[in-house]
Parts: sequence; C-alpha cells; structure tokens
Amino acid sequence: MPELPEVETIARGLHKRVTGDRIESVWIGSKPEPLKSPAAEISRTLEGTRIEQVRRVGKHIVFDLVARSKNGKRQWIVHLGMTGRMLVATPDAEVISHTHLIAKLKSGRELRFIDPRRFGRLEVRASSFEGPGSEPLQIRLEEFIALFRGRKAPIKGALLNQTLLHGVGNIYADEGLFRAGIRPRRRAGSLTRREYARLHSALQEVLKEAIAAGGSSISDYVDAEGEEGFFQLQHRAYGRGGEPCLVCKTPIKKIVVAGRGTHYCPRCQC
DNA sequence: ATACCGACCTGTCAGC
DNA sequence: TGCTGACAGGTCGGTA
Repeated sequence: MPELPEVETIARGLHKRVTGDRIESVWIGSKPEPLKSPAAEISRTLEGTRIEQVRRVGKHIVFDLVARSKNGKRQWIVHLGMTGRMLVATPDAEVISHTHLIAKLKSGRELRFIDPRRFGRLEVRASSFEGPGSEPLQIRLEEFIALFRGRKAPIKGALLNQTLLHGVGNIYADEGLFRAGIRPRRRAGSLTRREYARLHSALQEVLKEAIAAGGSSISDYVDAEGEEGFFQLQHRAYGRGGEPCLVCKTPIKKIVVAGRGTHYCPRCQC
C-alpha cells in the first residue's frame, strides 16, 4: 500500500499525536507472522518506554523510544507492506479483523497495527536504523545519477529497488517517469544527463505534491487518524490505462515491467 | 553483482 | 447467486 508520501503522512500524524506518550502494555495477536523480531521481544522492548519521536525512513515508520530507567534508547521499526495501517484509536473503538498489535498508551489512547495481507513487518532494534538506500527527497543530482549508471534493468525496476532509492513504489515510479517523459522500459543506465535531471526533479516534485495531498488512497490507505489521502485524484499515469493522456489525449498504455503493472503515455514518454 | 520470477497473504472485482 | 481467476501502494529468496 504505502509509499513514501503515505508513510510520511502517517509518521507525521503519529508524531503529532503520540510523542511524549508512554507505552504501558502491548498485545500481539496469535498469528505472529507479521513480525521480524519475536513477539516476546517486541512487547518487552516497547513496554514502559516513552515515545520520543516518530519519523519516516524510506517506507518505514520509525518510533524512537526511551526506556524509563536505563538510558536505553531503542527503536520500533514498522513496515506497512501493501495493506498495513497504524492507527491511533480510543479503547472503545471496535477492534477490526486483522488487528495484529495493540499498544496501550498512558494517555488512554492506543496504537493499533492492522494488516490484512500480512506483508507488513514489525521489528525492534537497539541501534539506529538507516534504511536500505538513499532518501529520494534529499539525494543530490550527482549521487542520483551514480545510482543508475551502468544498470541494465529497466528504469522503472531500478526506481523500485529500495537498496538504491528507498521510498519510491509503483505509483510514484509511474508518476515520476510520466512527468519526466521517460519510458518505464528504458535501461536505467541509458538515460542522458538531461533525462536523469528531469527524473530527479520530477520525482521530488511528485513526492512533495503527494505529501501535501496526504498521500494516495487507492483502496485501503488511511493515515494515523483514519483519514484518506486525495493525491489519487491527481494521478496522471498510474491507474489510467486506456484513458486519454492528460497532455496529448493518446490512450495511456498498461504493461508489465519488473513484474508490476506499469502505466505510461506512448507519445509523451520516449 | 545483477536481474528475473515465483512465493508470501487476503480481499475484491470482472466474467462466466 | 456463486465460482474462478486475475490483480492489488511490497519485499524476499532462489535461480540464471
């Protein structure tokens, strides 16, 4: 589900609502599949800590936590997979199906992790989490070019590779390539300097606009307050297969690249 | 090292 | 109405 703008929106919402709160107890459901750390370790690590801040790294939500006694800094890393949600709820709110974790907070509120497809992952760590790749919103052009030089994979696939750039997923790869006028199947290493520059700024632009719109809600994305985003209304390529290009009216094509549904304009993108 | 492809899960929707 | 198959904001591990 969530790519950089959605995770950013969720992380900001969580930061606003739970910073300074304390995790009193943690319940983890009986199917502990969506975990990277063992369930007992997760509860033990979270319980009694104060939430110092919540932020996004790539597609991960990072909770920076401080234990009460020792100066034990620790982190709770959440990846939402395709369908994960992290909600702030009141205890009387109905516990919907596929709720895998509930953290009770001192304020009386709860953090709830819900994930129907269970592609999401929960992990606790002691050391600082850097994420697998570079931040799309921070990377400078030269470094951006260096990531893709020499690569034979299609540029779409390279954009999805989290060890290069982290945070870009299927929607924003398509939207970025559309805005940059570059076909998704072009070999990543074959772009001209001009094209890399266009892609670099197009990606940053679309990601920023999407954050400002609260992310894209296709079927089930909601932020920490349960609110939908509305950037899906501004998609120019993603999900528009067969519909006329907003620039030239040519029907948008839908193909498969790197195993993912891929949308592009055969006239505007070269 | 790099790239592809199926597997992992559940829900939904189109087509028959 | 109900079944089947395809598809979905993502990653991972095995294979070539």
